[in-house]
Amino acid sequence: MAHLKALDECSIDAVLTDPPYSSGGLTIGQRQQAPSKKYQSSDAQKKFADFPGDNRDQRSFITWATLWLAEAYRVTKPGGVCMMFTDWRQLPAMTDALQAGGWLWRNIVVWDKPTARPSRGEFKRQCEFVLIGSKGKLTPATDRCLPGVYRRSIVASSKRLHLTEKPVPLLHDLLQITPEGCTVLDPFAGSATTAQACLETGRRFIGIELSQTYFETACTRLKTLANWTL
Amino acid sequence: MAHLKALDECSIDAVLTDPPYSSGGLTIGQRQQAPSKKYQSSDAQKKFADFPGDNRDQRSFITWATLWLAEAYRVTKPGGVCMMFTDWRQLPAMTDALQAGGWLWRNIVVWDKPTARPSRGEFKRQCEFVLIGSKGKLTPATDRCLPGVYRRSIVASSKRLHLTEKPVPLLHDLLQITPEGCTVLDPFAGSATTAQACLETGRRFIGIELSQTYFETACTRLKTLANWTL
DNA sequence: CCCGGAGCTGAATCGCACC
DNA sequence: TGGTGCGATTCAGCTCCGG
Repeated sequence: MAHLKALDECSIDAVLTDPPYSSGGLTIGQRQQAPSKKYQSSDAQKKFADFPGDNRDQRSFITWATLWLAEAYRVTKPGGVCMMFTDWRQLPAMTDALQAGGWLWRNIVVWDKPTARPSRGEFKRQCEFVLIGSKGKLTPATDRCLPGVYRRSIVASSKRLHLTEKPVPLLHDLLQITPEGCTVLDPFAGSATTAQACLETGRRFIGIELSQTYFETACTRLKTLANWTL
Repeated sequence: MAHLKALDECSIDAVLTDPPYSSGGLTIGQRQQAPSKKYQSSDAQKKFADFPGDNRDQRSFITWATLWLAEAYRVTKPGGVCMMFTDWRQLPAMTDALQAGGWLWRNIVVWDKPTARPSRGEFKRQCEFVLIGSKGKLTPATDRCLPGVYRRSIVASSKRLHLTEKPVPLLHDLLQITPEGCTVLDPFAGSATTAQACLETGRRFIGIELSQTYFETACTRLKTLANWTL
């Protein structure tokens, strides 16, 4: 949050981020577990480092989300866009936080994960959602009409650097709504997937990550990409 | 609502309905327009009769939805399921109403409409959503795992009996979560699309419709289906 | 019967003119 | 000034018709 406050007003064209969902488990006890236990089957545990900000109850979660969304709003140029991942359970809370942070809520984009885990006798929970907001009237960056549903496979567990890593092609898709050469902010940079997608599509990137472990992972990853300097 | 109150407690296995969305327009005036104006391009107007319950503001809309959802909950058997259509704009309000009505919110199923209207420089608003709730722990009706996304074309305007008619194949898909031979309630029966899907898949159907015009349309439609008596 | 191209529509949205 | 109403606009996919 301190890093976010340090950024200049209206210095960013777009926000694209995947905040902690804080949504695993119906009971307080389950939510208070560390993410690496909550989101993984038991045999896969301890593969990923824990990440901060994922054990709030829903009330303080909304307040906290509103705070960083308002800061992100402040640093974004008028007409800029905000894209934020959420799962089905937190979606209503996140639309509240998005709008409370000042953003104009415009849309829900669907990420269809074909390899989601099935559950017997129920509809699969196979989607995550991307909430779209804008700072006032959206400044169109392209003449194209973009799809509202993206079918992209999740990153294979063996290739993942972060527990909830999003596929790079999906981020490419989402960046289509931003102008080329623009500056993109990710306040929850994680293992820098958004950063990679920005660099690959000719966008500038500003990232913030609280976890020292993931910050170092991100630096390592970005150093392996060719045309990039710290 | 009176018809709903007249039904016996725990007499229904599932609720499947498409209530008025009350979501067109940002201003009071636009919301007060009749649905046939609000949701149709100007040249196509006056083809469909208007339907009631689509001009509440969001606060009274949630209250009203909670009332009928609570009644629907009352008449549903424990372990029964509720499936309710909504659009992106009303989704958070409807999850509140669903849960306030007593239901356990379980999922968001996505209806992907391939022919949604595009808009330049933006993501298409190409989905509607089906909120899934259960009365307590869900009683599984099948061993199969059902998809979480359904790509189904909208009903062609020339073949539609109702402005917001849902495709019958989509309702077939959704009914897969209910046991064969069960009784399904639709408190907003419209032109009886849900009824048709129930009869075609061997479910019993109870429908309620406020609009006399649509009630008569529904009766006509159902009479043309073979194995059915009033 | 299959194929290809023309035509049309959409649970809208935007912006401007007008009270 | 602010709220309201009307008309122009968008293109992928579906329908339909003719070859």
